[in-house]
Amino acid sequence: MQILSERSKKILYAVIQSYINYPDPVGSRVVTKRYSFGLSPATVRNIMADLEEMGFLTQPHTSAGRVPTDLAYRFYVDSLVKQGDPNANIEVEIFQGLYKRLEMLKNDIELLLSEATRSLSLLSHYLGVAMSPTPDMTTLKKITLLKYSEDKVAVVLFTDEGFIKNKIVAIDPNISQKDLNRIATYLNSEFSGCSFHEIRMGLVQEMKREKTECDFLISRAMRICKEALCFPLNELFVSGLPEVLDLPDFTDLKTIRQLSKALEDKHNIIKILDKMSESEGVQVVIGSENERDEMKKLSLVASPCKENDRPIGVVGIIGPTRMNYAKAIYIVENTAKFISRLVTEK
Amino acid sequence: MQILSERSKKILYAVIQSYINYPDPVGSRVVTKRYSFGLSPATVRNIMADLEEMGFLTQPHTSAGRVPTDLAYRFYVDSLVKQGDPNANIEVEIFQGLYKRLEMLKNDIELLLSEATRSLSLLSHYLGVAMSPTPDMTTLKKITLLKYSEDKVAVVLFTDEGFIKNKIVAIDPNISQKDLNRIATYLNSEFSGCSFHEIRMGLVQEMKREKTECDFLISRAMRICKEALCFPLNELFVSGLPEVLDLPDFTDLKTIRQLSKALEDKHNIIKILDKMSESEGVQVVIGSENERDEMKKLSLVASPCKENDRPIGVVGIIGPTRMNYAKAIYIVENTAKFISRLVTEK
DNA sequence: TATTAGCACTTAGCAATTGAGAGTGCTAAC
DNA sequence: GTTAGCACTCTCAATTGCTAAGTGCTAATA
Repeated sequence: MQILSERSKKILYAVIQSYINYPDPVGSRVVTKRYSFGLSPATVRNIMADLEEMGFLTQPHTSAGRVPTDLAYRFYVDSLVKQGDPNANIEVEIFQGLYKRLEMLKNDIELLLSEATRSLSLLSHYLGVAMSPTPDMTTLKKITLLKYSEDKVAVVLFTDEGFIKNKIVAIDPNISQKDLNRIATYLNSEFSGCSFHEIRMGLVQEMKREKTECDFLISRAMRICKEALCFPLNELFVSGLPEVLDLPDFTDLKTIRQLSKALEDKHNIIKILDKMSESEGVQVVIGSENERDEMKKLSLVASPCKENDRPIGVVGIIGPTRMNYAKAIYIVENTAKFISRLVTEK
Repeated sequence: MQILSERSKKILYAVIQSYINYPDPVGSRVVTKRYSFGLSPATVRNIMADLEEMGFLTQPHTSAGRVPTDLAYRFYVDSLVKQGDPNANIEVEIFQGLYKRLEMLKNDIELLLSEATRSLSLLSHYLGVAMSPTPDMTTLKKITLLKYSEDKVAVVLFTDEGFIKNKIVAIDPNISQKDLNRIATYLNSEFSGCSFHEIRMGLVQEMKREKTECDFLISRAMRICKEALCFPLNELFVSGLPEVLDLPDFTDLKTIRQLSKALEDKHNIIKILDKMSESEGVQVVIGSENERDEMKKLSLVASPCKENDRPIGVVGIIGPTRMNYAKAIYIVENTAKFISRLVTEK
């Protein structure tokens, strides 16, 4: 499969390029016309037949041109990532205009990420997505407890990354604000600087110990802390649905329905982005590489953002498999870098 | 216009009912068949022609049946609200099943509202929406300041309604956490118990005074407070896009695009819901009564939720103008009441 | 031996035609 | 005031024929 002659490769790329720019199946004639190899349509035809046999192309019907498969896109993207993108000649002014807006929000990462999705979708004409980091990856800076009513307490978790998560937890009415302050002090001394993952682990241990030693206050502290952490508090932002519905890829009602189902299932998208954020740099998931059926006609380009080495979120683009990958990668890469730079510079 | 004979009214309602249940233009034959008045199609035809002249009905084309106008829906809805809904025979079990889920979230209003949108969309098969109250309507319980870095401070605002809003604000690096604590104490003594609106007003006054008296700390306090309040921190939740795309009203690509534009403009929806939340009970906005073009084919049914007399959010349904208003009103009313009850019972 | 020209074949997409079905408005009779 | 009857209008779906695009195969060519 990897034994593609240089010529076959060039023709494959030509087909992909053409299809990305113009959503019609690509015929042998078009290839010879638009990209001047010194070859006749007949020869190209033979090569394309070979490429089809190898699984890189398919034809929608007998007498249509051919269309790249997800395998072809993967091949193409991998080569792109290796050699960098040659034709990333996107207007720099547009970038700068949009980024200027983001710059004003640099203090508030959550807002920054949510606004970044707009820039991403405007730049790419696909869906812009962004996500705050998995709580398990973030580290606790401080915890604050405020008695809300008889039996409710607000737990506010400040992370070192700049995220603020809060949750309201039910408590024993006997606990006073003073008790809560002491509990908070205890929790801070115990857990600040720890990742949420570590805290979760620590809780399990403490709770075992607690059974024997049995300090009333500590027991309360643990219970509150556990409840506050029990939910995955990941935040996901998406925008650009109108943009994407203007694409010729989403004119079919069935496809649109699928798209809407994919977007409604935020949990799934979070899961995918989480996985992608574990690696360095821009990641690409193409169509059928996705597990869920609703995503099998969608591609995802995403990159983590970092403050120094600490993950502070993921930004990305969701679009049809017939995506301008070079452009998408370029946009995502730049946006991720820009955000990283924004939050890193003191 | 209000001088509709009892018979005309009945026929108008019959047309509306039929069209709501079955998305085809209603002809005179159908009316006589499905709803047994003692009348022949010809007579009904005459009456329907009159109703069309009065602006209650239109025909999509010469030889189709007739379709209610927004005016007709308004007429119908007004009569519904007056007399209560007669045929609200929705399975109570479904309600209870969904509501049981919500009950677990009663401590966290924000989460409660966001989950309520799922119930609303599952019950109605339209879009479920929910919104936290306008900050201006909420009252400050407490303000907390935490120094985040050299030049950033996290401002956490706890409202009496149970909402926690936070914002990160840039500050002079010279200000220490100790200073911040004093500032927070000052702000709490000054503003806790006040509505955000009052605080905003108070700030203006204080800042005038400050110019002459010039206490350094107070001046800082005011600036931080102002910046924290400068954004409208309204939260909007929407779900059910896949549900609504299964309706025959949204099979047309143009309509779907319009819908997606309407949803992308959250600001506008917030504005509409804000206005609706000012009145008591369930409100209905029908199609062309909306200002924005993207909303002119959508109807909105919404109701505020209250804890005793204090507004804690709005829940509602967005759907096509051809909406089952009786059912929608019933669902929204019950959900609003349920949530109100949940958060009110201590 | 690799490439190419030529040709028969397949298929989607478009436009025009047709007939059925549904619903209307109007008129005259009840 | 109500109704039956009828001519008229319009949509919708099916059918047909045609064109354009593209293919695979074979035989000729460099």
